[in-house]
Amino acid sequence: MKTKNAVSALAALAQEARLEIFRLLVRKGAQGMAAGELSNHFLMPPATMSFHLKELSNAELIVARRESRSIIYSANYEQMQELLGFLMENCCADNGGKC
Amino acid sequence: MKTKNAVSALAALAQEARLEIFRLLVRKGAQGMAAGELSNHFLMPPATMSFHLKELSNAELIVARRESRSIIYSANYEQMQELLGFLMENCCADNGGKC
DNA sequence: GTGATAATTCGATATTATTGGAAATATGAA
DNA sequence: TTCATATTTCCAATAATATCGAATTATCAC
Repeated sequence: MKTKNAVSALAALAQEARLEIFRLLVRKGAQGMAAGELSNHFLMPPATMSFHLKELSNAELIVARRESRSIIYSANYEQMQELLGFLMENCCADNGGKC
Repeated sequence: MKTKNAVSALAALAQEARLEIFRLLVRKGAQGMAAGELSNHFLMPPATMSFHLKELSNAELIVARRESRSIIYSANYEQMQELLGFLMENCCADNGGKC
């Protein structure tokens, strides 16, 4: 993962509404949730939800699939793991590995 | 960790300069680095560096200690671990633990 | 085709974050 | 106390982000 990807993923999560959306999708696992369901769940207008889902999608933290008229979003665990790894990369390397 | 703390930590890291500062401090371990050293290392005016260090400090991702005229900053690994845990909390709980 | 439903894009407004020079504060050395 | 060094705070300009109604696009059922 490159710094710019990490910044984009962190920025996507650094917003209360989006962080809660992402955490709900993390709970839901592979089944995911439709945009409209999320919009109802968080009592948020569809346009606002759509904006947030796009931010998370652009950062590749969630993925979308169409199912009939609905668009289902689910968490992308691989991207999340990469982000966590990036943040702790070379931890204490310049201090003999002592943290 | 509460959502608001997590948002504050993520926002602190969601900025290219600050992410690089944090990652350098993660490498440095407990010895840390002085504000001025960081300012030189990143070719950034002291006022700008000070602003970024304050953001990271407010999020408790780094801690400061005075050593003579210098202020030494170092990564706060406990806070980082809490953040990582928060992001993956209850992973797939609503899907029978299958990710 | 038409109508209903699901979601996104557009556009205007409001809010918040970033930058860095100049001034202020804190420490140490002579 | 005076001077030099290290860092922070103040302030104003600029840039980036969030919100959401209205218009648009996509899918399905009849």
